[in-house]
Amino acid sequence: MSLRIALLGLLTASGPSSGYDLAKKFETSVAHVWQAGHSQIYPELAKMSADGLVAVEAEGARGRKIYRVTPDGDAELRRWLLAHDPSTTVRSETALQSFLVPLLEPGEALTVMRRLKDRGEAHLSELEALRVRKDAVMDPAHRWGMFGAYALDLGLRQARCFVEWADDSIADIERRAGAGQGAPDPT
Amino acid sequence: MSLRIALLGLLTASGPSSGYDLAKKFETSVAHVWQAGHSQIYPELAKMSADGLVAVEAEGARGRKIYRVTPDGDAELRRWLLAHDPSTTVRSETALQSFLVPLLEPGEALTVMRRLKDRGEAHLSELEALRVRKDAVMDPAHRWGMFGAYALDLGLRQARCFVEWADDSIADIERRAGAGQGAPDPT
DNA sequence: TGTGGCATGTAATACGTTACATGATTGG
DNA sequence: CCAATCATGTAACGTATTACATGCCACA
Repeated sequence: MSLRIALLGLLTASGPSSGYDLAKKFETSVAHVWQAGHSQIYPELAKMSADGLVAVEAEGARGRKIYRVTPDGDAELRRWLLAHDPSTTVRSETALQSFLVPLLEPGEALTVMRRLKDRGEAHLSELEALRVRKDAVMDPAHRWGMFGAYALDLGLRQARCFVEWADDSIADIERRAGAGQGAPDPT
Repeated sequence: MSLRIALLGLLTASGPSSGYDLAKKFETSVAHVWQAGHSQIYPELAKMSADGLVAVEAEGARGRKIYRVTPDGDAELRRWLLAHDPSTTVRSETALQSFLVPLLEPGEALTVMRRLKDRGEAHLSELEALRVRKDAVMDPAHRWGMFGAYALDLGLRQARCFVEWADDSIADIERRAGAGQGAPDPT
């Protein structure tokens, strides 16, 4: 379901596009929110076309098909945004590692936590680069100037907050390890 | 893969348990990090047993099977924690809604954002309740006293940060809507 | 003319969700 | 003895990942 919605959203914001274009936009804009590769996108567009949510507007060179959103598609998108209660299921390998890290010895735990912090910092830089690019490209005259902007802001805040957490956790593990070595269990 | 790891982690921390026990623990402890129902857990335990990562220690009343982690399982868990670079794929309906929300009229956008904020606050309360319960139960004498604690801390921070973001975004949408009405497009 | 990037798709496999199905045991 | 909950599983379906496969077109 959500893949459809993401595609309808991109098509609405960018105007008529081919599957290839949409796959690109997935990589460069929605990626921090939802992921999908071309092998998922092409069949989904075909199904959406069968369901009347999108339509082939034109067929360009090398079999390129240009899709546009139909009124039904627009209604579906709005309905989902307004009425669908987003599922709360989370599945994050990063969070799972952080969950399990106390099973390791302090030294090993530090290795893992530092790697998590590095990944977090890398992720933060990516989002910051994205923001800069977006600021440069963003057209306030365009009807959907804020498209993706709130989500990007959320991503940036969470990424900063992740790095802070990693720092504090590393400090905590170091403190406990030090206490454990210096004075054995001062309970 | 990650499901195996989560199961190995829970088995390590809680000692020998049945599939049923593990399913419960999934709900009450790992849930904010990884989700799985019993229909996924039972077959996975069977496969893990075939692969030698866990072993049936005893068979109790009503066909209850008690699994424990084997040395191979322990090695697998450690290897994953130390060497596996966590995948960065995200798939969050909440974030997708926040991404697409600028496609709506300001009024509709506010409805959606306020719902997102409500969900965020609810999630925050759940995690806070979990922390209280955990603080009450946590046994510092136990070998893995911090099991799950770093992840919970991360969850709490991100949840707070989410609510802040929702507040700021709501304010931003209100501001833009007000500006749009009061003085039509002051560019 | 051939290499690289554009552009589209399918197939096999893995992972997840929902629904179905069954039987044992405990407590009222 | 009946209901609730313990406890285990399977089947059908939907979604996601990886790999395979093909052809067009521009440019060197």
